Parts: sequence; C-alpha cells; structure tokens
Amino acid sequence: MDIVDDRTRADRLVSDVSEDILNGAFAPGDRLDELSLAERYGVSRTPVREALRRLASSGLVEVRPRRGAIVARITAEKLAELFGAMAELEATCARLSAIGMTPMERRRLEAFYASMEPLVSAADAEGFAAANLVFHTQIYAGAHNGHLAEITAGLRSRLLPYRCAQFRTPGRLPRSHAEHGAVVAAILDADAAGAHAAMLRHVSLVEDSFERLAAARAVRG
Amino acid sequence: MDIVDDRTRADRLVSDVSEDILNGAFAPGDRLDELSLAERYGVSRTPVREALRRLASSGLVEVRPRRGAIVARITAEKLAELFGAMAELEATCARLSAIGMTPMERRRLEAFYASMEPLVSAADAEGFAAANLVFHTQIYAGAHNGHLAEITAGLRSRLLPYRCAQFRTPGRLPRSHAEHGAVVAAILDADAAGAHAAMLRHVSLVEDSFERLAAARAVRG
DNA sequence: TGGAGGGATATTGTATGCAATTCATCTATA
DNA sequence: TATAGATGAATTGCATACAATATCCCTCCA
Repeated sequence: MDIVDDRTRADRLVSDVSEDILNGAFAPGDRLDELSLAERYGVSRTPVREALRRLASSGLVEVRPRRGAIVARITAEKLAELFGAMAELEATCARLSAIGMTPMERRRLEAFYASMEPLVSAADAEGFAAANLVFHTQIYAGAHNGHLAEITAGLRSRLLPYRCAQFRTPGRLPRSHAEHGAVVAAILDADAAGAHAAMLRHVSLVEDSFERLAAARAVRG
Repeated sequence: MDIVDDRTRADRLVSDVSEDILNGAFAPGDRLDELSLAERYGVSRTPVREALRRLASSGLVEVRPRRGAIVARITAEKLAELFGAMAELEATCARLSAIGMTPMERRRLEAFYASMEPLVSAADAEGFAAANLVFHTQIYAGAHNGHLAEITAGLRSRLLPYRCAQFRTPGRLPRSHAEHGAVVAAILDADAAGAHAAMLRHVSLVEDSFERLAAARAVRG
C-alpha cells in the first residue's frame, strides 16, 4: 500500500532541512547555499529557495538579501527573550482560561490533570512529556482565542529543541505535576491573577532548571 | 539625484501587493493568480511567488497548495481574535514595563505622554495617531523583551487597516489620552496589575468604539 | 433534468539558463 | 607592510520552459 505524499518538494524540504538543523547536521552560522542544498536533497534550486524563505519566517534560518542564508544563530539573550515571551503567553492563556473556560472544559482539564498522576508515580518521563503538551494545549484552547493559541503553540514548538531533556532532571516530574496542580486549582477557582502567576512560575521554573544550560551549550554549538 | 532602490523585485512586490490589498484594489477572496500579478507589476512569476508566500506568512493572503492564492478573508470572529490577542499582548507589555522599566525609560514615557496633551487640545487626530504609535512602542520597548515587542508590533501593524478612522470619533482623543494617563500612572507606580488592567481596558475600548463596525464592513467587502 | 465521467484548458510546481551582485584573491602603490 | 583597486569565481535574483495538477465545461446516461 503506497501512501503517496502529496506535499510539494518545498514542503518536504522545509521538514527535511529543519530536521537537519535541529539534529545538528547543520550548525548555527553554517552557510546554506542553494546549490549544495539542491544537490543534497536531489531537487533544483527553486524549491530550495522557497523552503529557505519559509524557514526564515519561522526563525530557523536567516536570509540576507543577495548574501545567502545561514542557520540562525540564536544568541543566549535572544533565547532568553523567547523563553520569557513564551512564559508570558502561557500565563496569559492560563488567565483567560480561568476567566472563560466552560464548565465542560474545566472538568476535562481537571480529569486530564488527574490522569497524569500515574505517569509521575511511574517516573515515565516520556509519557509525561507527551501528556504535558496536551495539558498545555488544553489551556491554550481554554483561552478561546485561536490566534493567541497559535502564537503560543508556535513559540513552544520553536523552543522544543532547547528543552529536550526537560523531564529527565531528577525530581522534576513531581515538581512539574505539583505546579500543574496549582495552575489547575486557580483555573477551577476562576482566579485569574492566581492562574497567571502559577503558570508564569511553572514555565519559568521549568526553563530555569538546567535546560537553559543545555540551551547555552546548544547555542555555543 | 537618483536614489536607487536596492530592494529585490520580490521585496517591492510585497509592498506593492499589500498596498493594493489594503486600499481595496484587491478585495478579500479575490484570486491572485501568479501570471496576472506578474503582468500587472511587470515581472516574472518567480518573484511573484516569493512575494505571495511572504504575504501569506504575514496573514494578508492565503495560499492553498496547488490551488493558488487568494486575498485572505478575515472573518469577523478571526478579527475579534486578533484584536483580543493584541489587547492581551499590549497589556502584558504594560505589565512588564511597570515592573522593569529603567528610571530613564519611565521619565521618557512620562515626558512623552505630557507632550501629547497639545495634540489633544488642538484636536489634531493625525498628529495624535502618529504620537500614539510612538507611545505604544515605548511600552513595547519597556517590556525589555525584543521578541514580545516584535510580536506585538507586528500584530498592531497587521490590524492597522481595520483601525483607520480610530481617532476621528468625536471625543475619542481626550478619552484615549485619559486612558493613556491611567496606563502611565500605573507604570510609574510600578503597579503591575494596574498597568495590565489599564492597558487592557484602553485597547479594548479603542477597538470597541466603532471601528469594529468599520472592520465588519471591510470584511463584508 | 440532474449528476457522473472525461477531456481540454488554465494554473501551479519545478528545472534550468542567464544576468547581476557579492566575495575572494591578487596586484600595485604609498 | 598595509591598503586600495581590480579581476575572476561563486552565488543569488530573475526569467522562461516544461511537467504536474486542478478547474471547467461538455457530453452522456439514468
């Protein structure tokens, strides 16, 4: 059974190149000249150009007019800004969720939070990471603002490569779960300021533990 | 004296096409086929394609794979989401400004706010609109997070076409100025929650007056 | 009359060649 | 030796031709 991939070559290039950037085949600062990429991926320069522009708009590469593209070098300051912006956005979503979630959404959030407990007991970092994404996404959705949710989710995914080891730190799982608990409690309470503060604290703590260091390492290349 | 424009054709197309969209030469939903655009602007399809993709990433057009591009139809709900997201982002910048602005930034903001008073007295809507942008931009900068500032400014500019008549409403100028005053006072007081609330209120009020109606009209085409 | 199928047409996706610009290297001169 | 200028190679920007896909319209059948 042949599942044909009806994406265009440029679409696939976006995935392939970003993968190669994220797993280190291309390091920050590396030149990405169109001809080499075209040969490497077996296509012509045209879709390569398109893919590079798209990657630029997502922040992964930097195109300088007439001077070619390079893998974006994210400085430590820029990375801190991105993490900071994400924390604020997440906190805003939490605040709006506290104000506006429907009773059904609140019940679902509570139930989902409870369902994460076994993963903590089992120290299942991978399972928890997956559930964590769902948890946060529920809160984006609870803000009832698709654009805000999109921005926030986009930023989260952009920062994903800098957070790989997130739940490996010993003791991080139960702490994260407890912080989630504070967020959930505030949202269920319709406590806007509390939800904002709890989420801001949660996201900042997660970032502040040791993946900042990992990130810094990644930046230095 | 010839000031040559060293922008690439695609760069110019981005400006030209977005202008033509914003002033109504192309209406929402109109097809933007590459050949017609190429002929219209006297270039080949290649830079047209690039411009269309870039406009898509900024939300002005919508490209459907293999099915061409159309001028984005912003629904009323989507527009409300965009305004809502902007309000939240602006409020967040205000909150961070209250917390983190340097003394110099605070003095500048206060001085700039004072300098807007004459424009209100003179009922200079155009001058006020220009100063208004500067005022808000100062607050984006005061958040000390370049990425957040960029997102917020981007959203503001994207919404600009839906806010043309902003300060024409009778009485809007003094009211806006008063609302700015509340924001400035809270920021100078380092009152995070107050700054957030004041800015949220300000932006929401501005939007809620009558340009939502203008926007709805624009959407209906 | 209404809908399904099929072929012509129009439009997008991709490859390639040429023009324009940048970059690197080498030379000449102070 | 260091710097400015020039020259050639490498690379991007753009145009055009071809291939793949979608769209439209016509015919045919129930």
